[in-house]
Amino acid sequence: MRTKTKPKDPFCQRIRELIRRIPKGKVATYGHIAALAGNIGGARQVSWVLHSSSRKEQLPWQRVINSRGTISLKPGYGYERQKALLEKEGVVFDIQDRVDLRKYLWKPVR
DNA sequence: AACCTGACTTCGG
DNA sequence: TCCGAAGCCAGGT
Repeated sequence: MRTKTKPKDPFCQRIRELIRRIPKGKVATYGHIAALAGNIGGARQVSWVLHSSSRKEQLPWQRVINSRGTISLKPGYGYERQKALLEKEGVVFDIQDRVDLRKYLWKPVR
């Protein structure tokens, strides 16, 4: 793996843009991003783009979490790293390691 | 071309 | 509300 998803793909570009627009202290879900990028149901695809672009493009991938409001990464594989980054931005995790999406979910204007 | 895998989502029990 | 199974999309092998 680790191969880069086609950087030419409109989806990739759109997704990367959306993620860049996520303000500090806010988060978005994969499904949300996918839908905004015009690819409803392509939540999994969003993860691929992040995997391939986050490192090169230095995207705020930490602001993208799953619909449950939790981090999907496994402990030892980025989980702690992402949590730390978010907490540093002001995002609060409850006792169950969940984020209050009602409060932190990014609602793009337009 | 076929099958596998993944930082997901949703539905049913 | 939690858990398991099915459904989804695209890239990798």
